[in-house]
Amino acid sequence: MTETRLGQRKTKQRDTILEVIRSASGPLTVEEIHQRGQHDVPGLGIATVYRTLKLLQEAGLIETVILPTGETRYEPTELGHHHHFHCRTCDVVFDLDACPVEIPGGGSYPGGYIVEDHEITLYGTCPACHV
Amino acid sequence: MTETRLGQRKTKQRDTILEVIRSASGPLTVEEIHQRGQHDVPGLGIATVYRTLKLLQEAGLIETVILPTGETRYEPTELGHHHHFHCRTCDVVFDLDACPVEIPGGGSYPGGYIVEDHEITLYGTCPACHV
DNA sequence: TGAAAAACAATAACGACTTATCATTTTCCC
DNA sequence: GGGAAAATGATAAGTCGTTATTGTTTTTCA
Repeated sequence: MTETRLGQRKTKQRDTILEVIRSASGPLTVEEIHQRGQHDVPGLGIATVYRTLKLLQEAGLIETVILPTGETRYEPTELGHHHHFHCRTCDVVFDLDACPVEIPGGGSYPGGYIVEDHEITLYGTCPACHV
Repeated sequence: MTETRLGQRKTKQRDTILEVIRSASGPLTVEEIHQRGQHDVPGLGIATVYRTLKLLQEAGLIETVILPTGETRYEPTELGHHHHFHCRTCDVVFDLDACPVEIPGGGSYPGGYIVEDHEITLYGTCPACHV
């Protein structure tokens, strides 16, 4: 269990925000984090969410994901290489484990492009949204 | 050749902006479009660029791409299914033809996700940047 | 427990990007 | 070619996500 002490003091707000992000099934928006955090910390302020996200990023515990829609979301760094599935029906974003890409890291691509990394978002319907 | 008449009148600015986007080797930022357009139309205003981008989108001639960096870029709709390569050295974004994804459209994914579409960005070094 | 410092909530301010305004220029159709 | 309407360029204003400010509350440690 990683030490949650980010600044000098341990607070319910910070513990809660990190836990919200870690227990999610996909990357969350600031708004989602704010709302879910309020279950544990009623009155949680939006500024605290932003402050804590910044601290968590500086501590290397979370990272930013920007989806092709332009939405900024946050996810735990502890997840390894993975991609995202965006359900067009419910708009929820899920983590996926399997990687559908054929190119290995370090591979090269027609035209002479040397590929070091890749980022993928899949779109469609999630299990809960199709009958 | 598609009719460039977007509003009621044909102008050098609009022709130029569309041509800049069509002749690019990858999606361009507003700034890039503005700068390249000024080769043909000195004094081209940034407001005109934004106005024209909106018209071109409404006309279905171009579309917006938001990269994982959060950068908004524009590319011609006439390009079919393709992906992007972002060179980490020169920061230029290129179109790629080959699609490295194994999942066919309409395929399904472990966990019950029905995949309709996907978006990919590759990162690495472009031909011009490696020795 | 009590005091100093850190963190908080509320909200004003900021910054980057985009859109609106308006006087001037350009297009286009008679 | 000339005039009405559209488009332009300059820039002010608006938007929206994020950060800074400030007075209050909470944490921590003697």
